[in-house]
This record gives sequence, structure tokens and C-alpha cells, in this order.
Amino acid sequence: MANTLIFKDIDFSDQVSADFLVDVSKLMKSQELPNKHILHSEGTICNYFFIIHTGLARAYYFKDGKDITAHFAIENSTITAIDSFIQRKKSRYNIELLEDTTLSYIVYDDLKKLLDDKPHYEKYARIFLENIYIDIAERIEDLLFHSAKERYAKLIQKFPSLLQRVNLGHIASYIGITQETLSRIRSEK
Amino acid sequence: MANTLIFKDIDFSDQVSADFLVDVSKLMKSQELPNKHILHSEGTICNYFFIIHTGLARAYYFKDGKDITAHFAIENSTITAIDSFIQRKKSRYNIELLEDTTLSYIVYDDLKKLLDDKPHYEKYARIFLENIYIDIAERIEDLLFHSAKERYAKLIQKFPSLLQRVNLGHIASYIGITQETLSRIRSEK
DNA sequence: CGCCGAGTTGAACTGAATCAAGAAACGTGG
DNA sequence: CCACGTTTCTTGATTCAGTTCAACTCGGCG
Repeated sequence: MANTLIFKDIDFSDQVSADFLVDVSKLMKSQELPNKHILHSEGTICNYFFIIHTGLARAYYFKDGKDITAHFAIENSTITAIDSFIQRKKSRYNIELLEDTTLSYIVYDDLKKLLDDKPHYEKYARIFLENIYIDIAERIEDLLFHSAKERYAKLIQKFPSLLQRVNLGHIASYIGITQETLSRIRSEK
Repeated sequence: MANTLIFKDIDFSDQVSADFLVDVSKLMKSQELPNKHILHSEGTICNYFFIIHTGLARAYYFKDGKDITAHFAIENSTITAIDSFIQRKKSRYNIELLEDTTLSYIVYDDLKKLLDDKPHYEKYARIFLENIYIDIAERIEDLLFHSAKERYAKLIQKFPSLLQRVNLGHIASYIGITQETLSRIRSEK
């Protein structure tokens, strides 16, 4: 059943009750969208929480004119303009598809209503946030203590397919280095 | 009333209902503890969530033998070994007091029981995590795009008192630079 | 008085950025 | 299916921020 896979990427589904999955599923809509499709544009409030079933998306923003990737979402991963989705204010992120993609999404107001109606579901929102918090804390340590080469190696280990599917420039900005440096790292091994 | 200040540091109290604060307060215990007191030691599971009323604490860990500060908690701030408190596994963090401190704490099991008994309180746990997530995401951007000098300036702006109260070595490791570099930054202005 | 932790300063080194120029791959229209 | 322009990737030379290692200063405090 596809629903049980919804949160696979965040090791979440095993912590979620069946009734929650059923209720969420009812609110979710599916779509197939082509490569390069824009899921969200900066400067607007993001009202969608996306789950990628097949394909690939990335969240990015512009820093001093440079395109910086903040997040990749591969199969069975989630993506949203998290700043905006949480804080209900204009987002600095854009989200685009990097491949033809099938995805589901839930609308913020529907999710909010569900959580208001069934407050015991808040627990799962909490667990989701706990998980992404632990993830992001790991990334900080990565940036503080690992060299460009190590960060690249870790990324590829975690998402082996990314290298074949994504521009080097996007990977480079994701791990906080320039494309030239990434190119050199790749060539030396 | 002290309770309404509990979560001041995370801009949280305005989002919390009075009944939640009352219930939490009942579970909290207060203590006065001296400078250098160890609140938590690495390798153990952390069962406490601390709120600093007066004084100062820091969470730190050892990386290649070096003492790295991960978090400071000043007045009205919260601190715990977040990895352990969330995941219920041994922590890599130590938490120590840097000044004589008065604090309150809540025990994990009590908090869990409260959330189980009154699931609608989960909402506040969620909001707390949303807030610290946004904070930590900001720190990532800081590390990616700001120079040592800029990171130092931002920290001092955010916590002006820290400079007078904390060793330079702790501040340096918190912003991801060596003590020598921090010393040079400080001398040049 | 002498020690000790904390902070400073200097010199050499290094990982990665920047700038610039080519090479390869890609896709779009004829 | 080829040709051409655009985007992506590589390579080289130079520069720079920050590290490392080492020595030195300063202010307390037993």
C-alpha cells in the first residue's frame, strides 16, 4: 500500500498510526508534473507540503545572485518551503522539479484543520519536526568539521543516484562549495 | 508571574495556553546550582529539559579532542541534550554551568505522560520544535555564507552579554573558528 | 613570588574561492 | 540527423581567509 511509504525518507512511517495515514491520505491529491515545473516561487507563502513518489525536486534560493540548493527530495521524500510553511510568511525559497515527477500534496489549511480537529495527531507533526531537526543538526556538524571532499563523499553515500541525476552546480552549492572545487574533487579519485 | 516568562527566549509564551503553563509548572522543579556544575554528561541519556532563570549554561562536545560549544543558554533560555532528549539514546553532549545559576527542569517521563494524557498539548511541543528548527536553519546559512568576522558580529549583536561572561575559546568554537582567529578579529576593531 | 589559565601575536601553511579560458554535452530548429 | 548556440564541466593560475604551531603577555591567586 502506497500510503505506508509516504514518510519513508524520514524513517517516520513506523511511528505513525494507521488512522492518521488514512485521514491524511484523504486530504492528499496526486499529480504528475514535468521536469522544470515550478512547485513554489519565492516571495509567496507556501501552502503545500509535497511528497515525491517518483522523480526529483529541489528547494533553492538566491544568495548574492548565486543559486543555492537547500534541499533535494528524491523518491519517497518530502519537500516544502519549510520557512514559509511553518511561519506562514513569504518564502525565500523556490522549489522546482529536476525530473518528470509524480507527487502528492496536502494543503496547509487542510492539514491545520486536521490537526485542530484531531489534536492527538499533533504528535506526528512533532515527530516529523524532531526528525528533520536531527537531520539539520547533523548538517551543521558537517559544515563545521568536514572538508569539501568529505562532505561530497557523505552526500554521495547517502544519495548515490544524485550524481547521475543532478547538475554538479546544484550539488556543489548544497554542500557549500563552488562548482570548480567540486570538479577538482571528482577528478582526483 | 515567572511562568509566563518560561519560554521567552523562543518567542513561545505568546503562543501557549494558560492551562498548559499551569500543568507544566506543576511538573517543574527549581534549583540553584553553582558555577561549573555539570547538568548532563555525554554517554548517558538525558532525561531533563532545563530552563535557565538566571545564570548561564552551555552544551558542548568533544571533536578530535577539542571542546566544541554547541549551544549557550542565557536567562530565560532552554537547554537540554537535544539529541538524547528527542531520540532517547546516549548523548554526545555535556552540559555545564558557566555561572551560578537558578533553573527549573522537567523530567522526560513527566513531560511524556503529560503529552500522552493531554494530546492537545502536543501542539506546543510542535511549535517549540518549529522555532528551534528555524533557528538552526539560520545557523546553517550563517556558516555557509558569512565570514568569521560576520558570524562574530552577529553573535555579539544577538547576545551582547556573552562576551563578558564566556571564555573566548567557547565563543570561537560556537561560531566555528579557532581562538586565535577570534582574537585577531577582536583586535582589529 | 611564581604559577596557571586565558588571551594575544607572529610566521608559515593550506583548502577553497575567484577569475579566466577551454572542452564537452546537450537540445533545438532547420 | 546535423549544425550551432547554450549550458555544464574541467583545468589552470592566483589570491585569500582561516588554521596551525609556537612563543609570548597579562592578570589573578595560592
